[in-house]
Amino acid sequence: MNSNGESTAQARETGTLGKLMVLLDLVTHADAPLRFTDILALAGQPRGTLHRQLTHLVEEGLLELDGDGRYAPGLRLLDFAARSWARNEFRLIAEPHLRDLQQATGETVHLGVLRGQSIIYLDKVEGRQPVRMYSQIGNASPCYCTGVGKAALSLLPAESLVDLLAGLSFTSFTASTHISAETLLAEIREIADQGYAFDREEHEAGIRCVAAPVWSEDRTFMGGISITGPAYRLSMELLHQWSVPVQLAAGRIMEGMRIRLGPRR
Amino acid sequence: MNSNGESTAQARETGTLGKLMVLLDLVTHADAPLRFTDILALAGQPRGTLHRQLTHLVEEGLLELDGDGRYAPGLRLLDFAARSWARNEFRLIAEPHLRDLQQATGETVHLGVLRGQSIIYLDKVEGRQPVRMYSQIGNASPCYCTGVGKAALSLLPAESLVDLLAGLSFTSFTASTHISAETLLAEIREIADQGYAFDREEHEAGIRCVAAPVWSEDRTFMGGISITGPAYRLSMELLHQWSVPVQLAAGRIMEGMRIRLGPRR
DNA sequence: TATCATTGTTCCATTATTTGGAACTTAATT
DNA sequence: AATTAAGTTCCAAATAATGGAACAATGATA
Repeated sequence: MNSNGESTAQARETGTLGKLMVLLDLVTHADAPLRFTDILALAGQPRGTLHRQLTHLVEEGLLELDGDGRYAPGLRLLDFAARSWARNEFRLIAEPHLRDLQQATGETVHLGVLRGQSIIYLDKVEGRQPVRMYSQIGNASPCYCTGVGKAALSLLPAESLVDLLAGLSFTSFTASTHISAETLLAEIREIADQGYAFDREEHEAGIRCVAAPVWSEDRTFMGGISITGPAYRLSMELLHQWSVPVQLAAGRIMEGMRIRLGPRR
Repeated sequence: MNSNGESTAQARETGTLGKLMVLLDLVTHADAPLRFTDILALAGQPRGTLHRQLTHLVEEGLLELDGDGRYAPGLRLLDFAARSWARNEFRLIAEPHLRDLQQATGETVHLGVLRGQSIIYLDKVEGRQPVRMYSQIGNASPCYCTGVGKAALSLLPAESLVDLLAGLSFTSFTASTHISAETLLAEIREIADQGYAFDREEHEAGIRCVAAPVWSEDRTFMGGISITGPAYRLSMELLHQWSVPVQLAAGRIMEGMRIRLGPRR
């Protein structure tokens, strides 16, 4: 249902809103538009209830109902997201430094933030080829098998980290994906010590990265930046060398935030 | 508050969800993160009520609350949008044709869809410069002063069109922006006859475009594609010539939809 | 074409959630 | 320290959501 094997859904108790968000998650995570009956089976709710809920979501533009009675994510979500992205302070401050890093290495640079158990990518800077927008931006990826994710986890206080790891369900994307909290925890402690993380083809075979953690002082944003590329071009030795520029860029981003947002944060 | 002078908000009666969406609109349309008291003034609700509503929105990740007590759009919106965009059938089918059109003309090509009184841009294909993602995609623009918007309006049945125009409030972005329903209606009738529309620097001074309408058979998508560029490079004569390739591309997109989605739609 | 099965929609008494005023806590200001 | 403003919690009353069942529309089958 979700290419990442992860869901953003969390059965929180937010009353009416919470129930509706579960539905929205259901439809947006599906691979294709869903029929009423499909959703009925997935949601396990009385028909009348479900029908009214879907109607409300459609009326608000969060879902769309086509001529064949299939529900798809609504375009109003795009408008919300465009605004959310355009004014995100963290991203705005980071952007020039991501570009510099891309220029210096010639490889793709990412910026991601931890939200729940997922990393949400806020920006991506590639080389020449025109970026397919949204290709990566906005995507939620697992935190336990991405460089940015592990870098972000290394920022958590011990207790929160253990709690988060306890709630993870591991999917083995490649042969080197972590599949237990123990080995992951060990690596995260190491990352916390050295200040940078690798992705050794753990999410996608043939793809490696080096990442460094970045955070805002109020801990609203805990994430990382990474340099990503094909394993044949990025030897582990090269990635070790690049751990320096990534960390430097991360430092400059955090300095930028202090200047721009004031010392209070 | 909104750079377009437009709002996507519509005071529908969707109970609890509707009220929460008004709040979400408020925060996402603001130019900067808002404090509790700011929202209190704007929303005009009792403090207790507002507080709980905001808490729910934050718990669901639709809003975020930073260390200074300021509310900003939540990043979960990005995840939703990324999914909404990645699988949008209309966009997927249109994409190769947009590229062709961009190649043929060398100018920027847009795909937009009518939603309420706004055009939501689904895609944008530019020339060499790496696209700043979300730069245009997802943005909601007024329908009455954009090429895509007027092309989309030309698809509406007479009655719906009149209703929609009656509800518009016109903002004079440039000297040539339509500021009355009468002149706009006249032009839209003309557009419906000839099958293509111009934007004669009506939204932004110095920017012109030619657009052609595109729609799905079930009328779920009523929008258009356009070629846009600076007035000094795009003479009205050239735009008249380009009305042919835009219409051809529009035709191919619609043909593609019929093939891909089956004859039933 | 008539019949049956499936899918989707509406209704309304019951149940649960939201509401909003006020009391309360905390932070900022004089 | 006193005062004001900002943010949070509480609970009886008002409102909205629920879910079972009846109803309608669609589509498949004989």
